[in-house]
Amino acid sequence: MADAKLQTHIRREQIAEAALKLVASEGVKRLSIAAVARRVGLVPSGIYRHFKSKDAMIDAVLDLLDAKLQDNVVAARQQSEDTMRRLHELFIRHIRILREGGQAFPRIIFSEEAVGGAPQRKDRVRRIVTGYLGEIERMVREGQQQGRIDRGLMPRTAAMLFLGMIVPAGVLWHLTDGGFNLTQHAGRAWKLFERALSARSTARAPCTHGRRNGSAIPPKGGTTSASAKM
Amino acid sequence: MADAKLQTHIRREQIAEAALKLVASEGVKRLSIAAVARRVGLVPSGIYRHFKSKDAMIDAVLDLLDAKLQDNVVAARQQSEDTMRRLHELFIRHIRILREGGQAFPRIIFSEEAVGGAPQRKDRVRRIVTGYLGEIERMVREGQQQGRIDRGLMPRTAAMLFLGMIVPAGVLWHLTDGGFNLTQHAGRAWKLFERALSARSTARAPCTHGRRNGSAIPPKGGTTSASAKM
DNA sequence: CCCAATTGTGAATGTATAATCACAATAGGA
DNA sequence: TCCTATTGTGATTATACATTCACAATTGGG
Repeated sequence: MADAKLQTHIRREQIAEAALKLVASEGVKRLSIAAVARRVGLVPSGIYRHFKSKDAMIDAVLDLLDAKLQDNVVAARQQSEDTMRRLHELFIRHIRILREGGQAFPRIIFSEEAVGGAPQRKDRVRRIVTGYLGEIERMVREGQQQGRIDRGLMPRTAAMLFLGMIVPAGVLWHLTDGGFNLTQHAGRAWKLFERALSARSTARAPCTHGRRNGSAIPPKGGTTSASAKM
Repeated sequence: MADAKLQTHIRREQIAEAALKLVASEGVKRLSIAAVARRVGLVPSGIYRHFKSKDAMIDAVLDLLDAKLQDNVVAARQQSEDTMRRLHELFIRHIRILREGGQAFPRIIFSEEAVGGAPQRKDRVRRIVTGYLGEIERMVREGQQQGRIDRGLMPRTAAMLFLGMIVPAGVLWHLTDGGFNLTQHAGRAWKLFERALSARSTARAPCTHGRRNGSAIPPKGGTTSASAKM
């Protein structure tokens, strides 16, 4: 069945890639040792020459995802010196991952295979996500120093909204089998994002006038609700 | 084992609720007939008195989720006449669902149990999501008519960003086992959302000047990237 | 060329779980 | 009260899957 006898570091890579693609196209439920083995041209038991268990294989898939995200961050930083361009580049690249890699990331994030089971697994996923968020935050902070981004907002909040442009779009794109125009939406969402982050030239929205309690949604002055007692 | 012999419409409700809670707390992978049966005090085969199959049971869970979302929409509409208040109320309520109901919704959305398997299942999920989005869009449109929300933006884009405030926050909240301050974040995210949607008092960002190709991210005038060839 | 480590194979085991079925208990109307 | 449809149970079947293991093939260094 196997084309040849390959070194284990090659097989490990092949297997992790195959598993990632399998998740992207079929979902976590179909991520079986047998299915992965078939994709790399091995017999199921052959997988165990290269991974101790299915769990260990999933760890390798997480490594792969992590690497892809970090590659994008590096590439985006090289793209430009300007913060907003960097963020935009990262955004475009993330959308591209979505198109090509399907829903692999969210599927794994929400799967019990990833966050259930082994106790340190969930923490691993958490570190990947917060690491990526941290990179976005850093870009935002740089933009604030450059005066391009409103200094009053929390970088974390902006970073979350960055993901917020991507994740629901990915969901809809997936649910509609590509019928949702991801590219068109991305352009429009980006404009909103830009506006949300933009440094105010005129003093307008009162965003930071000393609220330190940080536990409840503060009642707004004019436009919003007053029933934020959650 | 059963406390009593109950009518099937009662049991169906019990079972769907139990299944939803199970997904929320344990994830889709642990959503087994046996686990649900235990929770309602039945023996596994007893489930089949009330549902034709596990698939039919999941359909009922989707009904439940759909109903919860729609209830929130109705409640938010009753809360106020003002669009932004309504949206804020819906936002708060959605966050609350997240806190209480765990990650049931995203877990189901991304699971193969839901979107894989039966061909019409994915379509059902799609209708639930687009239906909810449609309600948000309608609110946005009302806000545009009231002059509270920028008329230049697409209601769909705004609605997607609305979900964008929620979904990634839910992910992080889940990954950190509640360590992420959902409430605090919600307050901050809302401010960004408000700003992104706000009607421009001064003519500023050129949002709608006749682009009809709708396929690529249009290169921005000043602040953003030029490499949007995706 | 030979040998030992590495890599691949096929069969087998154990477990989890969806689904079926014959039978028992119960409810509620006649 | 009796009878029939409804609801619950326990045993059973079938299937999918992860994992193990003895054995075969291959590789690469000596």
